[in-house]
Amino acid sequence: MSAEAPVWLIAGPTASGKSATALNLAQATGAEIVNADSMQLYADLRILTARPTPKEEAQAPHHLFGLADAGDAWSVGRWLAAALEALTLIAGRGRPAIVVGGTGLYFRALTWGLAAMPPVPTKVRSAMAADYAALGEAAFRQRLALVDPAAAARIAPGDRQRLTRALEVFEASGRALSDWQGATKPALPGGAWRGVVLTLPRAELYRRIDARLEAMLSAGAVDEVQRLLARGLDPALPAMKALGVASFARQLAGQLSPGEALAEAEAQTRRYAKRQITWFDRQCPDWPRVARSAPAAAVLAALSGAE
RNA sequence: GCCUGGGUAGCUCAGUUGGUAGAGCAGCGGACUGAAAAUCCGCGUGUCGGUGGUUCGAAUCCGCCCCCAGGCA
Repeated sequence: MSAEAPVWLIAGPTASGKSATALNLAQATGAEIVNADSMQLYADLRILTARPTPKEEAQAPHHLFGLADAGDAWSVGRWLAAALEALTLIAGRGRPAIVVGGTGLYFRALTWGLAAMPPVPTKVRSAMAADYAALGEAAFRQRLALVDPAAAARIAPGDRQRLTRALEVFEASGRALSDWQGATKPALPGGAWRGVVLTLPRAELYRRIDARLEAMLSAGAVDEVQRLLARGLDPALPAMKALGVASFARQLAGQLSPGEALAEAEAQTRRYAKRQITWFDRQCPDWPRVARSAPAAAVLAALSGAE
């Protein structure tokens, strides 16, 4: 991509002010915004996922926000393909692109690449889930070790999701997950992008999380969850895993008081923010740090700095 | 004022016949290649209300004081 059409990445924990920062920068530079948040992809939970409002979306072109149905399971791979398509479109207009979100894995896929492996059929996936349930972790891991010893050795104890995923890939493709991953190529060419991470003191972040959840409740977050539940979707779908859905669902079922549900959602959001901070600290140590409330000019300066 | 029950980690609590304390939740640190707001791994962070005493040794026994809850006045 040319210097005239830069790609800027804005990462940071939830409630760190990413959307506002991106919008300010977009307005200052004529950039278009691309979503890198796994939950803001879905249309059903605008309030609970803190998706930009229609009014905000009208202030700059937005891509990949609320375009997916909660009944549809997206993945990193699907997001990456859609994001690259959007970036190509934006570059074609000669405008800067701002990829903004809190999903570290999406940024990793964009900058480091994603192994180019075929999709795993649902049938294979459910078969592996059943096998794991029947065999138990130890026996399942031994079975995985026969075809992908590296994965069997690397995956942490209790990590059922990664263990089943590894065997799914082998069953579906006849090739070990570790082999596929070893052949990963970057999605965006190195040097074609610049990223920043928004930071703020932990205590302030937690206060913002609590305040935002209160605001979500006032905006009708519980009703939103009720509408989602009314669709009777598979609880294993990604959208059903959005923070707060389970807590407010239990409130609606009378299993938790509103206060308990709120406290639970707050705690889960804090833990999530903690995991995000760890990810960006460890995975993106070279990205400049920018204060939460930094003006667009300061963000732009950080994004334009020499390597 | 008197009686009783309590004061132990940020919170709720446990703590055997005295041997400087441990659970859950919260918190903190970490991993992360197609579910990633997912899925996991690791870590007790402490004037045991205060003070004086008994004892080799006190969260634990005794005295006094402070605070909280309930009861009696």
